[in-house]
Amino acid sequence: MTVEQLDKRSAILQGTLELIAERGFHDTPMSKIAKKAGVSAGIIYHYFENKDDLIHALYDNVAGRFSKALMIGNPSVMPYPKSMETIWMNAFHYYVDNPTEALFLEQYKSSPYATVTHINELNGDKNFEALIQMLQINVEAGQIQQLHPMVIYTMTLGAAAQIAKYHINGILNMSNEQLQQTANMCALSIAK
Amino acid sequence: MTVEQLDKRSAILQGTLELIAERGFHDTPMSKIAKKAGVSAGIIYHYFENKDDLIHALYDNVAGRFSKALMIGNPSVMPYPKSMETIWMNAFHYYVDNPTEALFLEQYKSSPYATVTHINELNGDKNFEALIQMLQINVEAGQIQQLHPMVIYTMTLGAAAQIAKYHINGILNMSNEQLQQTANMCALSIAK
DNA sequence: AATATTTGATTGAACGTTCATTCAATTGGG
DNA sequence: CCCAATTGAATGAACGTTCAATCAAATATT
Repeated sequence: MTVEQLDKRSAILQGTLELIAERGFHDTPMSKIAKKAGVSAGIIYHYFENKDDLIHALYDNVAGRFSKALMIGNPSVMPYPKSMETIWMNAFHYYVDNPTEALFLEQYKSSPYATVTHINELNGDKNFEALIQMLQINVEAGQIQQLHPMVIYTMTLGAAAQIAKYHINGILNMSNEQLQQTANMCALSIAK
Repeated sequence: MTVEQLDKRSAILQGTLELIAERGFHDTPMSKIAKKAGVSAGIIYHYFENKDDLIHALYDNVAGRFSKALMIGNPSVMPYPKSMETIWMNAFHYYVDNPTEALFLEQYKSSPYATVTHINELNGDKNFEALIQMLQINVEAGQIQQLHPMVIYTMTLGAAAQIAKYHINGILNMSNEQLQQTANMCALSIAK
């Protein structure tokens, strides 16, 4: 694939992302995607099988960038709870710094697009796997309670994502200190 | 409004609820709503101004039932953390026992339908107000940390909702004991 | 009591528009 | 000159909404 092709494909993904974040799944037609991306309507079907395929590809794309952002600063080597606080902050900042991605991810995950099988494909994501592995090591080392990874995820990064969304919407405006305190609370809430 | 009318209005709301839970906002046309509800297409516009009005009315309806369910067992009079554990369990069970409502609420809240102004209208809900008031009293009594109500909500009931969704999808299957433990963890995570 | 009138609920066909998708025609780099 | 990339008009289905016509029940008139 040439650079121009990647650019065009990316432009389509980006246009879809922005429209869904702004208007939702129910109001994001292919015609508007084409206009937003600055391409013709037909070319979308050169890069994607159909609309569903495009949306699933967009999710994989954004979720990959998010999981990569989680591991910034190499939290794997930090002691607990510093490791979790770092990941918590990474999640929060990714959402606040990328509100379009944040709104899309949340909509996707709570919609019927996110079938159980498709979500589980993320288990192939290497950054997500690194996170799960880190949690498992902390559980075995007795620093985290024996809990299902999804419960751990919910009580920590799920909360970070939700609070970030309130920030984006202007409902909440926490200082750095308050954020650090909340990250610490979430990290400690699952500690032994 | 006669009983038959209320029945018809309710049937429309129920049909919309089920379709959105099953197929999402992007795949819930008025024609299918009418078929599901067993009414003609035209009559929907007798009870609701348009599709958006119908969806907002549905949210108010379901959110009202959810907030009512939260206060089952009169947790307001319980000592902390028992009160929060009770509300946590109420939230969890409402979602698990009403998966259709759960899927709809989550989709709505992360979609552009949920404008900040419309969500805030829930502050008129008397059960939701009772919950906020209870939290405030606990904060003033020094049992809960000084946190924004939305942060408290996220770390407790937000987690309950998310974990319930994993249950509905079969990703998670926690015992009653594990649930009680998790409810306790959430309640203590915001305690002083 | 019988009949006429009014009312509002309800229907479903019809409207104009927009949708996702296709494809014949065009373009431009190798 | 070729072939893949790209265009945008065309397609038929589906969309949200409207509305003239029907219906049943309540109310008024005789």
